[in-house]
Amino acid sequence: MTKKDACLCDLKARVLALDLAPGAALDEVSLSAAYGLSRTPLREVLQRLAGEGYISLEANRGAVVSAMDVAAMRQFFQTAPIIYCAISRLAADNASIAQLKTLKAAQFDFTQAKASLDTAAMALANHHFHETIGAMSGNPYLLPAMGRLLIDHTRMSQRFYSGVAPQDGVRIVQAAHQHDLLIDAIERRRAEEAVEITLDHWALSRDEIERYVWPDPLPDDTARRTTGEST
Amino acid sequence: MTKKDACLCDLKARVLALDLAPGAALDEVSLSAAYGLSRTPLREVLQRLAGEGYISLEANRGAVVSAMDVAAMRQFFQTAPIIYCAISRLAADNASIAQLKTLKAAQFDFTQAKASLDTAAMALANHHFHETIGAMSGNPYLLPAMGRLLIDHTRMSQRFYSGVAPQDGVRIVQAAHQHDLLIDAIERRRAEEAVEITLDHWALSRDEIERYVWPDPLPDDTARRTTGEST
DNA sequence: GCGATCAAATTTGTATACACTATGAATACA
DNA sequence: TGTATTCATAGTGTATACAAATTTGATCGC
Repeated sequence: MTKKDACLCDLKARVLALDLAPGAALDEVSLSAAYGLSRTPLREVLQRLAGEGYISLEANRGAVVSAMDVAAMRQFFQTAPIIYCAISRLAADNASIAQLKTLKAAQFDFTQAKASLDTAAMALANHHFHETIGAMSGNPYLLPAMGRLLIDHTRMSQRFYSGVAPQDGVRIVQAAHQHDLLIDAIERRRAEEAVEITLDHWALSRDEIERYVWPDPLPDDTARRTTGEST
Repeated sequence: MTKKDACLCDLKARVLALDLAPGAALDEVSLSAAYGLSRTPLREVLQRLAGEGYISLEANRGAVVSAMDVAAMRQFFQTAPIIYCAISRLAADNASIAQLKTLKAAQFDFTQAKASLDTAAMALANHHFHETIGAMSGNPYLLPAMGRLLIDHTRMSQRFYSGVAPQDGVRIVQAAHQHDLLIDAIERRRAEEAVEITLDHWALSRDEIERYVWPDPLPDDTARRTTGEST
């Protein structure tokens, strides 16, 4: 039981950390050996991972880590702000005291990871933070959408957290501050405030991801030529 | 393989038809015997059903059909129109020719079921129709939300389809007509039109459900008394 | 009579052995 | 030389036997 849960958590973490790359095939026998389980419970772990969107199973063809193609990314940018805002609004309405404690703990873990420069732990703690807000919403319909968005969000942000650009440090501090504001808004049950902070948080995150996908161009001599033509 | 899929489909249908009531416990040995499978593949079917939200699994305690409590219903009414509209808009943008064919086939099945007065088949055909629109959206994030909404929607509508009130017949014809309009809008790639039709379709369906939940009161003598007091 | 504790039975979880399917390489034929 | 067919192998799917846990019922004590 506990061993199975550990396997589940570890596989999730490895998918989120891109340690298991999108599209990578998962072999049942080697995984079951690695986690000290027999194939039967391992297969149940895989079924569950598939149910939550971490991997996908094809009949007689085994499991592969969920892909992140360009088409899905377009949908991601369209969908994420809608769901995130709806979730934050509901979280402010419905959060329980116990959940607030969990959220603060997640935020503490995040700052700890930030301090120790453990980028993988940061991404995971951030994931857990937002997952907790999802749980606070108490909306069983939006939760799976949130979960799937978060999987891809965490995977896309992975490079950002491990980024070495000087401005990234500032941006991470900014993100952590937004987390604090969000905790506060939820605690005071200010739904609209929570939505505003969520939109800011999304804008920051989106910029980070876009900067990774379309990075600043290398010094480009063709730019000079184009300018010359227009003058 | 095929036997397993049949088991999966049948269990889904039985959950949607309320043949397996919300909260009902599912016994592995009797189910595996009933479907001619051994326990191992049956458990995988259950895992998958749990992943899609039809049932929920608790460790060492077996499977139960997903509950439909009042709290979830409130969330349902809040969430459904948002997701349905978003899905319809995307479906109009992204639907493929093959999917349109599937959609028309689903609508044909719906009208067939309507003609033959097979209420369970109607509910199921309606479910499949909207599931297909979900597939058309091509949005892997919204799809699981849509799926969970549809499960509860179909279960709540079950009484409506089997309803004997004279006005229900008219309403079913109205719903079928809205389906036709929606097919047409998607085929012509009119996203905003599809959203409008979806809102109408939702309004109709919501009224039906509400009429079931808060039916017309029985002849009530206390009303007379209350009126008397106020005059 | 009521509650608690322990044991038996039922049900879920796990391991292993076997069957089936898919992939790839080698060989035969055109 | 190119292509198709066949066979070997690796890996997934299924069945059954066994282990662990939960529930139920009965007996004992209060």
